[in-house]
Amino acid sequence: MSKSETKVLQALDRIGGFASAQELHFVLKRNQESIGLTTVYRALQSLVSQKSVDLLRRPDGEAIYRLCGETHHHHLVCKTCGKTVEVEGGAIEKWAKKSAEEY
Amino acid sequence: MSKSETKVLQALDRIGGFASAQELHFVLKRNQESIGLTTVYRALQSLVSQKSVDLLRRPDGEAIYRLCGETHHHHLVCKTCGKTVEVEGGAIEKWAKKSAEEY
DNA sequence: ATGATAATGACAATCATTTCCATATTTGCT
DNA sequence: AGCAAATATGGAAATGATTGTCATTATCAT
Repeated sequence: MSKSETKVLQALDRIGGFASAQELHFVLKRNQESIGLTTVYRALQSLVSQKSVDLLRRPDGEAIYRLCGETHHHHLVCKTCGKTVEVEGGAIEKWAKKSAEEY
Repeated sequence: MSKSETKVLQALDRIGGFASAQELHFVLKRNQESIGLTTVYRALQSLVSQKSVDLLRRPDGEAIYRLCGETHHHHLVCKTCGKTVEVEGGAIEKWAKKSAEEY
């Protein structure tokens, strides 16, 4: 775990939700952390491949990141109409797992 | 419905699946259709806002498009682990609708 | 045919992300 | 500690998709 990866993780933790690479870079700079944008991108790549961070996309295609693990839950998304439902509850979890196995 | 929108729709129909704007432009050019890349982008924007075409994203963030309507169905996507299940069957449709109303 | 309006397309601009490369830092070994 | 190899860093330039600009062109009602 490189120094920059640690900084990026801390920043993501402080933010608590999603953030783009550019936003993370801005936040880190503001907090006296000296870090280059290139390094932020590299750290994020690494963290994503280690599964410490999730990579999603904003509607405009920009990559956004968040810590993963604790807030793991499922969504029901219609890719055509865009409607999204956040799913909670053990019943659904089980059903999702069963479906995932089937398909 | 402009001439270019028609061409783009036909190209999407011929392709049958997903295609990026650049791919559509390439295909149209190859089929003697004279059309500019800018126009392809504009036609796609318009078609998406008319709900004639879906906009999704490749893993790398590139926008991809497909005809919508007939193949309308739902997916169960875990935004954390990325696992996706294509959902079919009336029971799920009803459940999704009910859930969508609740949340 | 004429003028208003929308459509088109070449080109430039934008913006996130990646590549390059030179420098700095860490690591492993003696 | 001290040195060399390996790795990490970051600024600048490159890349690539997408959007803005603007002059030209097609459309269409009068």
